Amino acid sequence: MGRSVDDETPARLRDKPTWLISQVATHAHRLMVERLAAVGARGYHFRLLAALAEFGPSSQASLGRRTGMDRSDVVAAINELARRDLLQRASDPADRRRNVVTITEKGAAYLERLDRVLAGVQDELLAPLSAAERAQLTGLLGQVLGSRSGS
Amino acid sequence: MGRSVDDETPARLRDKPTWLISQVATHAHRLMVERLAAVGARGYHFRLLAALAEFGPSSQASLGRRTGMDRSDVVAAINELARRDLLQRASDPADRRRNVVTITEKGAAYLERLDRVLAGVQDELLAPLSAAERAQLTGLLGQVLGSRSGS
DNA sequence: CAAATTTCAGTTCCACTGAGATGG
DNA sequence: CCCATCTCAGTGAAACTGAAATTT
Repeated sequence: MGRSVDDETPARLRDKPTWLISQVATHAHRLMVERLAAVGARGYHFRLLAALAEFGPSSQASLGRRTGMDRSDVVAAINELARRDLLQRASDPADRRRNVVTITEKGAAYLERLDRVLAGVQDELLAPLSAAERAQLTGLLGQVLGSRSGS
Repeated sequence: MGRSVDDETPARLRDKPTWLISQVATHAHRLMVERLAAVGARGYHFRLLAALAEFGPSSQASLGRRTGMDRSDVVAAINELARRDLLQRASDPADRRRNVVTITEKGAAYLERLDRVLAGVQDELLAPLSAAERAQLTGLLGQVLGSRSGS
């Protein structure tokens, strides 16, 4: 279980916060992709279904803003979800530039399932931390992010 | 500077640590790519040069293990760096499966420059945090990672 | 006219896989 | 025979860009 002679991390990498953050993010991402793939989903699917469930029927542009997804990726992910009847897309009669995207019952049930999967991922990732430490970590990360929330 | 009505983050995303971490990592990554691109570099270049400077001439496989890079990406990045005379590649007479990769003087100077660029990125990213909070954050991230340091 | 929306095509970075050739 | 190394070709998710078509 120890490291071999030849995979020590160079100090110039190891002592940079961006390196640590990206290591943790990579680990978290790998966990998430694995667990989501096991139930046939990707991160983009969860993001879109979560936004639809919370805010109701929305345009694709609005979904992109709410989930931090690119307009282009929204199109592709919506295509995938629509093909599986997890949501419906119809053009908005009130503004014919827009599509109105609506989550289906099947989509809502799927979202609950994904949410449970992701709750498990959080626990697995943060297993080494106490509840207080988890709160501390999310607080600090929120501060780092907070400075640029309104961009 | 405020958010518009329609870009609130869904609660199911917002309250998950993996979401926060990935937001911070994305922000950090964007900063890094920007700043490195401004001096003609990528993240992989810094990783390889840092490992070569710290551990001396190495095989490509060993560089991959030390920097967490895939064997395939090591090949490509070494090609790029060799073309710019930032390192040299020669086949190892002692084990002719291996290439011995050595950093050049030009490469070492370039590494120092990249290191300064990345120090600036750390400061920019962590600007909202005090020194004590930065230490707390890296400590917590280290703990999360520490549980699985041995692959 | 300008601005917003959807879509398509293509790019970049990072992580990874499979397969072949060489050599220990 | 098995294993390690290097290389090439290609995949895939995520984030992004540019441009066209439509509509407000």
